[in-house]
Amino acid sequence: MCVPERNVCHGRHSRIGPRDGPGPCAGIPAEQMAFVRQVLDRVGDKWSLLVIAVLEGGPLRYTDLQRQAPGISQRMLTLTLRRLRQDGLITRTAYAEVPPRVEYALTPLGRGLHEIAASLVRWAFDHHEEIREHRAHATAQ
Amino acid sequence: MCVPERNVCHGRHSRIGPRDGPGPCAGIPAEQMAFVRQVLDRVGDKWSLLVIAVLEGGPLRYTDLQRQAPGISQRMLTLTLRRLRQDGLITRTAYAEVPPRVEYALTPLGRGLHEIAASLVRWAFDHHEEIREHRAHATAQ
DNA sequence: CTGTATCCACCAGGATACTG
DNA sequence: CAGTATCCTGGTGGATACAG
Repeated sequence: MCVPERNVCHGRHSRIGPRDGPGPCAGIPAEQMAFVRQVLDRVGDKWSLLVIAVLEGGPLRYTDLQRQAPGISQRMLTLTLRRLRQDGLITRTAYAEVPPRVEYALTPLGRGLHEIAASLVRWAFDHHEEIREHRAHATAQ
Repeated sequence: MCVPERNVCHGRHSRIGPRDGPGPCAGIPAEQMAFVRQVLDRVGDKWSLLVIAVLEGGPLRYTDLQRQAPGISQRMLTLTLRRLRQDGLITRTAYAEVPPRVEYALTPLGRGLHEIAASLVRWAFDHHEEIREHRAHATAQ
C-alpha cells in the first residue's frame, strides 16, 4: 500500500519505481511503507501464513510441515521457511543425527504475526457472507 | 493459508488443486479457507490497500485516486476499483454530467478491512526494526 | 530425511494507444 | 474525464530430478 518506494510488490515484475515524489497516502508516512510492503508481501504470499498457522501447534520437522501443508511443493516449503527464518519469524534447529533431523518453531515475533493474521481470518469469517453476496450480485465478470 | 481449496493463490498459475484431502490446519476449518484466501488475495495485492487507505479520507474521483496513488497505472486502478466494488468494499457513483464525474467511496465493509489492515501496518511498524535486524544478520542470500 | 537445482507455465501488472 | 484494449515483461511457484 502507499507508494511502493521501489516496487517490491510480490516481487512480480517491477522494474521502475514510481516517477512521482513520495506521496503521503492517508496519514501513513511513506517512510514506513517499505516495511509495511514487506510484511504484506510475506502475509500475502501463498504459503507463509499457512506455515505459521501450522507451526502454531508446536515445532515440526520438515517432512511433517510438508504433510500438514497439503499441496506445498518442496521448493516452496524450503523457500518459505528460509524467508520466514530470515525475517526472524521462525527458528531452525538441526540435530546432528543420522538420519538428520531439523525442527522449525515459531519465534515470539512469528506468534505476533500469527495473531494479526488470525484477526484477519476472523474478519474474513465474520464478513464472508456479505462479500459473497456482493460478488454474486456483481453481474458480469 | 491452509489448503487453498482450488489454488486461488494470487491467481498466478494454479492449474491443479492439492491432491490431498482437506487438512485441518491449526484449528481453522478448511471450510473457511477459501474466504480467507480471497481476503488475503485482496489484501496482498499491490494496490487494493492503498486505494482503501486513500479513500479513508473521503470519496474521490477517478483522476484524484490516480493522483493520490502515485505509480498506479490506469489499468490497475480500474481493475482494483472493479474488484473492490465487486467485493462490496467500495461504491461507485456516476453523475450524469458533462464532463462525466464518478466518485468512489468506502463502504462500512471497506472501512472494516481498512481497520484490520491498519493493525497490520501498526504491527509492521512496531516490529520492523526487529525484522530488519534479522534480515541483516541473515548471512547469505 | 532434508533439502538444492533446473526448467517452464502462467498471470499480475506496467506501457501505450484508443474510445465514449 | 473516465475508462477500455492490447502487448509485453518477469517473477512466482509447480514439477521433476538430483544431492548431502
